[in-house]
Amino acid sequence: MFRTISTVLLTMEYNFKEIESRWQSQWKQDKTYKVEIDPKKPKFYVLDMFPYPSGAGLHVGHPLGYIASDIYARYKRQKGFNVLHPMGYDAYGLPAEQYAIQTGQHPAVTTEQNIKRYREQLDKIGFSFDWDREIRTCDADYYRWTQWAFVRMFDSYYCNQSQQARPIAELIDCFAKQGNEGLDVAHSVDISFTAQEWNAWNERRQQEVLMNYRMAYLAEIAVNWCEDLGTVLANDEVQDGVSIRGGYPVIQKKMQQWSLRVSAYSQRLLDGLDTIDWSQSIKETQKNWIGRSEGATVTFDIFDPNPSHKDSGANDHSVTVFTTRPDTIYGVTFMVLAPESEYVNIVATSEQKKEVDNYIERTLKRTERERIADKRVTGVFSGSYAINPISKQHIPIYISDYVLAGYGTGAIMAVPAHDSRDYAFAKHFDLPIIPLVEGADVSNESFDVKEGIMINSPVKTTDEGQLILNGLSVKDAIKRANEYIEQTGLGKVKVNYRLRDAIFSRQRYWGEPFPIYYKDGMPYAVEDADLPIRLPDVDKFLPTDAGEPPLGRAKNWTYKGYPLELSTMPGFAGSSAYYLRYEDPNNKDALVSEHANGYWRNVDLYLGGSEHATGHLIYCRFWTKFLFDYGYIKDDEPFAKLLNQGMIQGRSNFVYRIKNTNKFVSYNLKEQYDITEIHVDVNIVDNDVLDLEKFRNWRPEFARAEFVLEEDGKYRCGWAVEKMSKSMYNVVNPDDIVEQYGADTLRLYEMFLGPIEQSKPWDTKGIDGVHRFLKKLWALVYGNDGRLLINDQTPTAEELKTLHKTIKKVAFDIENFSFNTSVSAFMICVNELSAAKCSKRAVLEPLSIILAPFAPHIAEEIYHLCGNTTTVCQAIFPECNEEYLVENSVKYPVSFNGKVRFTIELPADMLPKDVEATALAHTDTAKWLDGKTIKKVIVVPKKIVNIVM
RNA sequence: GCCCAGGUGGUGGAAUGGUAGACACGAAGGACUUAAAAUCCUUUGGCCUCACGGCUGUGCGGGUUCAAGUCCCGCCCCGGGUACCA
Repeated sequence: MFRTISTVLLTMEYNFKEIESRWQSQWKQDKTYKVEIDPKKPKFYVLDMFPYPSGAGLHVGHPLGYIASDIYARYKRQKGFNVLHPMGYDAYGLPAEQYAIQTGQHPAVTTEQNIKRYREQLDKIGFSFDWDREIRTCDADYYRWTQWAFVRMFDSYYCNQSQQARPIAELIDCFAKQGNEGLDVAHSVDISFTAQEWNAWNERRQQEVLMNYRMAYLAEIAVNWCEDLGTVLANDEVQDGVSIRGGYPVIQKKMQQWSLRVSAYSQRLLDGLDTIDWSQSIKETQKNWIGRSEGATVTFDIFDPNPSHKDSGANDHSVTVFTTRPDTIYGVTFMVLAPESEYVNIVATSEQKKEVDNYIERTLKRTERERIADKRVTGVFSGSYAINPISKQHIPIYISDYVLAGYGTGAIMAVPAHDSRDYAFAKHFDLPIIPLVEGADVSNESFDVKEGIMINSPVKTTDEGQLILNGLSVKDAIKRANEYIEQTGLGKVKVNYRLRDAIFSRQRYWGEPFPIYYKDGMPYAVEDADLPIRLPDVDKFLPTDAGEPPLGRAKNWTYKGYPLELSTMPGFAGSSAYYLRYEDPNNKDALVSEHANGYWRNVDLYLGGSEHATGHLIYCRFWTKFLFDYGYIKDDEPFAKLLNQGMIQGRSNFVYRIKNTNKFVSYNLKEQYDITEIHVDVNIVDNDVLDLEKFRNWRPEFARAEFVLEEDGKYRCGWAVEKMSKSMYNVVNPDDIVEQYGADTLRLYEMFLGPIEQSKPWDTKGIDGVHRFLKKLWALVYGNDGRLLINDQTPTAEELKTLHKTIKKVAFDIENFSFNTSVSAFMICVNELSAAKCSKRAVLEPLSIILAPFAPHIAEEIYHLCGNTTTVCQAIFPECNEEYLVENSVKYPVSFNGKVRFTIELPADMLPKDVEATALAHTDTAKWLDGKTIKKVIVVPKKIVNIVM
């Protein structure tokens, strides 16, 4: 038996502490939440974004999503599903390392401590995680598979033809046979070579060329360098020119870095969005991040003023641009190159060289933030002219930082009339502006909209096949121009993506080491059999004196006598495929076995914050598609449904100190004084009333504080909704709530706060409502005298109706993730049962089952008090019996011109015409008609009567 | 600037186009108690009225409809994402 007679007799009041600790240890002992593959049952995979175990521990905002997913997981179990619901830790990360640098404590030690603390906090809330499947990204048994996946990427290229990753060996074969002629594969830079050339190259040269194609590649690229963190960052880790973590300035710097060719998957990442059930806003964000745009490349020859050997006037060089508006080719009045563009060296003339160099030096010195903040137009003339390939006009080539090196070709054809950035530049440098759309007034601003009728292209056909656009709509003109460009070989129709490859190196210690060693200066992958490459010990977590990353300090950091890579992997490495490892956490031979993945497949429901839209949620999708291409897993999307829980904000309290005194004035009197607003710890404020004694003890400087109180003798605090943070003194710890009210109350209250996807402030004062609800429920189980009230009487029709409408509502709400309204439904149910003094087993037992997902401890207790000896977690969720819900009569609101005036109660099955007759015959009807004639009477059966006059 | 969500009492929020404000919190009053806690009862959008009752009301202005918080158009405000992406 799970309970003893003595506890039952002693339990009169709702003793949540005793109930919760008893069931938590019972569940642990019984391994109630352990899950194994069971082919007889349908599977369901519910996953939370695993936490980074920070030193601050959890606050009440963190468990919000965990509670919601736990409710869903428990519900699905009761509905007969075999539910995988695991938890683990994203244990690598910068804060632990920063802390290590300051204190000398090894990040592994602090991380372990933090995990222990997280676990204690999580355990108190009663989650149904299968902890036997726990993973930590910093465990060698785990990151072995992160390294393994990296090696697979290193050994792969992306075939654009078949749209999938393939083994690099295939590409090598191909190079040996036919060179790279006509190959459509993802690559970094355009090169071309024959089989002969390939075969003649030495190994080093061949390896260099292969780097151009690998899915995981090493390249000299402009990266986001953060000096203060001493590392590079990925695009999603930088915002407004500063690092998201810490807010340190980030500059562009050319460095040799590992990157993942995420961009190869752009189109599939875009298309996949249509197959998954994610919120519209996240899909939209990803769409924008991927940034597909259709256009064309156009090649402009460079004008040679001294054509010694050619007639065309062109020298040997040309510049290729990407444009989405090829229709505006006749409005191109200049060309602009990014300062980092390789074309710069070609076009800068000797006369302009000094000025160009000055400009480039100036721009590169500025951080991205400065460049963004400064809206002034800057740029420099290169000295060269390009030849418009269609109009044959000569146009000046400028260099300006408003053109980005990383997008398109790093060069643009400028059409000031129809692009606001080009317009600003043209105005500044006094360049011509030629409108190309009928009626476009470009005297003050450009006309950027892609609509209208084209003008200003040559009217007469001078050459065969001359491009004439006049009279066409913009849309048709784009089409025509594209055709023309393709036919004449001036360029190619091309789709461009904004999505960039992910920079994968970090010059830090606390991350996964790369399974890469260097031979003859070229990187090679470690053999699978030698994985994992374990993170070595170092004497300090700082760069070496030579400026190498911390791993440069490690002793014997070699593989087969060759030096190992010194960078480590970024935070997103370990979190990109972790959901797969939960399916088979102890597998020594594979990331996940075919058997396990064949059963568990991808995640059915994923919960987490929407702030990961452009980072984690893209990388996971990329990583999954890669593994899918090789057949390691069966789904090419990781998360079938995604639910973004809103943030829980803090509700701060303020006191008002009268300036230059130690006197504090209450909120409603503060207008009479010159005051300073000061944050006060919300934990010493109850319902906005300050506990004066606790305030005096809070901080030494307030020990002798004096107060100006309100008439009722209370000190009222002001309040505001802010981010929950230590500095605002508004952090609420779930441990304190559990201590005071119990886990079931915390769970219910977090759900009761509002819709799960919405951000809302935490205000502890409302928690009494849900706690009272549990006490009321408990009062149905035990009387004041401690007598067990549960009995075997037959429920009344009303009681059954109460029960079944609650079953229906709760099931519907859970399936629609409307957890706040199901808590209301429970309250209504218990209010009705209390009014009826119903303690009947036939009602309380099913009620305990449907309540179990929300408040598992009290539900388990009641379920057992009803005589059950197995766990409520495995009980079958009851079906709603519609028969009990049938209403005999309906209250019809009777409205006149839409305004409800009175109600009449009528039999539910009364025919509409009879309802109408009854309403018209009602004594009050004449009064409201007020002599007017009836035009129409609307009767909506079981809803409403509307009399139109 | 662009994209996406949202705007309902003192507060959190509820409402398949069909009685707006469910369910809670808070507040006010009352019962029980020596007292407090706990519990229970009543009232609680605003305005008018002793009351019966009426008027009004879901950011603002229009529209569709027998009927609009809900659908459509325009605007305002708040939150989030993104930004020289050619």
